[in-house]
Amino acid sequence: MLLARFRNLFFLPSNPMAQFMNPILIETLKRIALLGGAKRELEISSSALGSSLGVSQQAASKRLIDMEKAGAVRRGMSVKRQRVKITESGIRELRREYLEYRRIFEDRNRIYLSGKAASGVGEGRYYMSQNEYLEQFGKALGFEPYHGTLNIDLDDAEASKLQSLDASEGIVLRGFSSGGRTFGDVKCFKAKIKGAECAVIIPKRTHYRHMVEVVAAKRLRETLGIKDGDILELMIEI
Amino acid sequence: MLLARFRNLFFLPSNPMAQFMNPILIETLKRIALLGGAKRELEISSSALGSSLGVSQQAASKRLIDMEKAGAVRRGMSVKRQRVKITESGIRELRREYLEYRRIFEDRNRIYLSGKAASGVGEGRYYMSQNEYLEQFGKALGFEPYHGTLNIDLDDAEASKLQSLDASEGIVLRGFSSGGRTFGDVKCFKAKIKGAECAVIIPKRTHYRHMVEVVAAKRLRETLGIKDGDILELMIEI
DNA sequence: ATTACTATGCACCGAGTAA
DNA sequence: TTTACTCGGTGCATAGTAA
Repeated sequence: MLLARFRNLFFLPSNPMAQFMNPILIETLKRIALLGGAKRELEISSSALGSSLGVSQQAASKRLIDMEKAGAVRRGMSVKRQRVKITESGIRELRREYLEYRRIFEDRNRIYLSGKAASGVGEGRYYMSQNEYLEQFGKALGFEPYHGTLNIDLDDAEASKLQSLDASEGIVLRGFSSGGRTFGDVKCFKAKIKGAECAVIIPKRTHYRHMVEVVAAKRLRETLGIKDGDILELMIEI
Repeated sequence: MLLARFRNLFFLPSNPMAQFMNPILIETLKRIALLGGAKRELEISSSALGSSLGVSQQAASKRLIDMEKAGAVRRGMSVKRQRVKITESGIRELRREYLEYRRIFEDRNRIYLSGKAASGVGEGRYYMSQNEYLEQFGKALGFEPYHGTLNIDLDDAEASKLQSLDASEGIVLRGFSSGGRTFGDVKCFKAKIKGAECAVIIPKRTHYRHMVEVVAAKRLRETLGIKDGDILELMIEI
């Protein structure tokens, strides 16, 4: 599936180097940073770098060449010595990596989702037209939601993150009966999208799907200038 | 150089899995953690994982098998579904990685060195037998140093970290003349070794070498139970 | 639909070596 | 001593396919 590769590039527009930076080069870049090459020109032989990485001098030399081609480091070569410094672009790469690890260990109550803004009427929108839900929602979340929802379409891997919502109760809007129809409990989670406060709503008895529905006080499509197909980053608090 | 590999293992005794966890598997483990597999059993198909990693279903499947062999994940296989959870050992691996990145971005005023306790009389020890240095040292560092120094032997890569000390003035002990001999300025840096306060001393006009000399209020070899050849982790504040 | 085998090809590695 | 080339081996990748 070559498409997957393209999609990944698409998801990381601020990272033009990614296509050349594989995990091996990232590891090498990290090592150089740990040796001090992030802040200043580091004088290091390829054999010293190699032994620090647990690889040969030749392999370290090759990696330095590849990283230079990828724009992650700059080198000053003198006759018998090289000085290595990580570029701005290389630092960005490392920071991106760092932030991912930080999410794992520090943002344990948050889920970060990435998906496409999509049209289509979901159940959530229907629920948010019921006054009984709306009143509970206003009390619990502190704002009255706009009557529509923003749908976000997820691929399989992103959708699997929704499993984390199982463990958390979230904010429950109690079900009720009205006009002979029964409405079940609905789960809400506080969320943010491009910094804007919003909430994710999910029928409590449901299996996970590829769509999340987001509500906010104002019409997000307008306030944030969202068009169908835009890639959105959503942060959910669990 | 196969030796390099062994040395690395030696430097990381708390990481018995490292020999099987290459950068590719670490990357995969990180992705699984980001999808939620660190906290709970994650239900994810190998093709979804693959597309999230930008590799094929087959490659993702292989990586899962390899990680399971390495003890980094545990899997529950049902007929058409697998559930993946990162083991304690896998979490440790990720945390080790995380801490390295944190050092890069958060500990910008610290250097972490790893080396071997060594015998031998260095210049530092000689300097620390001069009262003029000792008095200045006591005022600046807040403790009177024990009359000996602990030497730490560094390999090439670790020694290159000492270049960071160039940029920083450190704590300068002024030179003087005594008995017809001239003593130059000496640089000190606050440091810690196994939690104990100490200091690194370096002649100001010197090129970097493979040895650092550490002084402390008490004899570190005794208080910390250090023998020649022990691997020591030293943290220097710059 | 899954997972994961086999076969084949590419990329990375280390040894040897040139400059 | 350095860096970095070529070359041959190996390990990881994907395609095809079985179960």
